[in-house]
Amino acid sequence: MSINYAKTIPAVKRPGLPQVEAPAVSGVSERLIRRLTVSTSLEAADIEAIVRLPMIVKDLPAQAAIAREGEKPAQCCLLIDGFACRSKTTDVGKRQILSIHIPGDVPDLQSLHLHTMDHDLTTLSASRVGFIAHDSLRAITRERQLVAEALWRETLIDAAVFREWIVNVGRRPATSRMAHFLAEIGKRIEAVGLAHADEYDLPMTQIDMADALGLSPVHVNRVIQELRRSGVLELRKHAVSIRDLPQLMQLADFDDLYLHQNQAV
Amino acid sequence: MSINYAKTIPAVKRPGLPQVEAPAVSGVSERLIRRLTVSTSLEAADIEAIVRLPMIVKDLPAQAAIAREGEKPAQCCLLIDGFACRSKTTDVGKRQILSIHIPGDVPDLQSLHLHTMDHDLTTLSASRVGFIAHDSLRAITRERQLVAEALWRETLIDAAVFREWIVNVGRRPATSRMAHFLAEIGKRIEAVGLAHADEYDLPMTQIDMADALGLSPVHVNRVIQELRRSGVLELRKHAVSIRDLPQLMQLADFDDLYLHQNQAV
DNA sequence: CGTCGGGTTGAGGGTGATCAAAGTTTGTGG
DNA sequence: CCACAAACTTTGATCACCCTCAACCCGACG
Repeated sequence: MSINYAKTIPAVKRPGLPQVEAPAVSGVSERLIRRLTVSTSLEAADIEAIVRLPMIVKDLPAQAAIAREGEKPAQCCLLIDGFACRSKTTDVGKRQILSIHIPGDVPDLQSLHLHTMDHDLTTLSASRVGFIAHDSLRAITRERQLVAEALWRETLIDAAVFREWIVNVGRRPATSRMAHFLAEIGKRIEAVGLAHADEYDLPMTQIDMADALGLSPVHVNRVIQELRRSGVLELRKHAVSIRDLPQLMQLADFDDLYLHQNQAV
Repeated sequence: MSINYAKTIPAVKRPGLPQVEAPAVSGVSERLIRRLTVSTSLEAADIEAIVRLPMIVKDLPAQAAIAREGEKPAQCCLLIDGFACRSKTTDVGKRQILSIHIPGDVPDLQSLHLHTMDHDLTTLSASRVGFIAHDSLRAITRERQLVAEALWRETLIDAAVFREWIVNVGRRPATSRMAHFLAEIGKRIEAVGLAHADEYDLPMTQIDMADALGLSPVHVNRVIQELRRSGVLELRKHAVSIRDLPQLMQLADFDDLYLHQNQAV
């Protein structure tokens, strides 16, 4: 598991599908700015302040712990390339994955105001991450109102995704659960311009997916086969190919409202 | 269902158990201030600003919709007395309760920056709620840094509770799930000084609990009976009495870290 | 070439769902 | 204040979805 999957995805351009227009900013902050400006219109000074944020970039292997439950981190982590996930483990050793994170996410932004980690944060693939000190972040939120609100909103979207995840795990049958999961990741990957919703790489094993969906690995395998047989999707290695997106969406009972990607007003 | 359960709970004082010291503030804002000062130390000017927040107080019956999925509310709602819950319903009509809210909560605080409701917010019991316009809230967050951070933190704790809820629904067996649910509500009720963690009123039917736990009502009933038989708790009408708190906690695999009630530093 | 992690397949079992109906409260209207 | 209706709880029976266990396969990699 030493390949950085995210890096191998080209910034595909295909006609007829939504393309995200990146602001005129380069460097590692680009992903963060692109993300924040999706929902909030920042001023030039805001963007400059973000670019000036001191950041330590590191390359991590797959399955690396970025933060562990009980720790009190002094920085947040911007996922620049690669995938990560948050998880908790019960006393009987069952793991539950809480969320999947893609480039542009700040998966531990909550640690800015919640000082003790209540879950683990781990890379799924080899990843490039940028660490930003809490002090710097707190400073920017105090000086730049719009940045503060944009970051706050990011944590709120985070929570909205958790809510839908609860519904998925609590009330949908296995096949629908898997469909919803794949639809969500696709939608989010497309929103940041990484790939298309119906064709993307997902560096997770079936065991990981089981932990994300609250299922057993064996059953995940059977669900995938069923989806393959019915022509809804391919899912080999770590490549997801949705063959029948409408049917997937219907199976999934998917409504992207909860992702709050179209923040009108 | 016209009885306001919350109102019937006296501010019990029992020796040997933690008591929350309320700040010297009265009126409907008291609950909010008490809540915010649990985790953040606010300045006098902050508290004054909160007290001065224009608020429209309303009494609602049980099962009243405060906000519905798809709506774009222009205010947030402070729960002054009574219980509420947030929920989503799948296309096949299965309801999943996402969270339970008690006096002092602002269950739709996320609407301040996420303009469209992605779920429903409903009263569980007859309740008194205070509506605060988004404009007023936005103004206070721009003028009072500490208030902004305290409110942001509240939404982060909200998310932390969602995360644990995912674990509960995704990875714990039914009995453990119920135990965890009752432990959490107890802990939170105790934290705001409403009642004790082992003796409180919970205005939910077994059907509601089933929707909260991702179980069927029939199975919820059987789980409750099992917990009764084993002497862990009583649960009659809407009164929860934990008889063996340690055993409940162990059954629940409960660790209150995720509630972030002891915000050291 | 052997090991290891992950995917696949089969068999059997259990937790919890569904269906149905009978009790029991609760609430309402006469 | 009683009577009735509605909502909730309880019980029983049956069923299915999904879990567990176990074995085997496959490709990657040392």
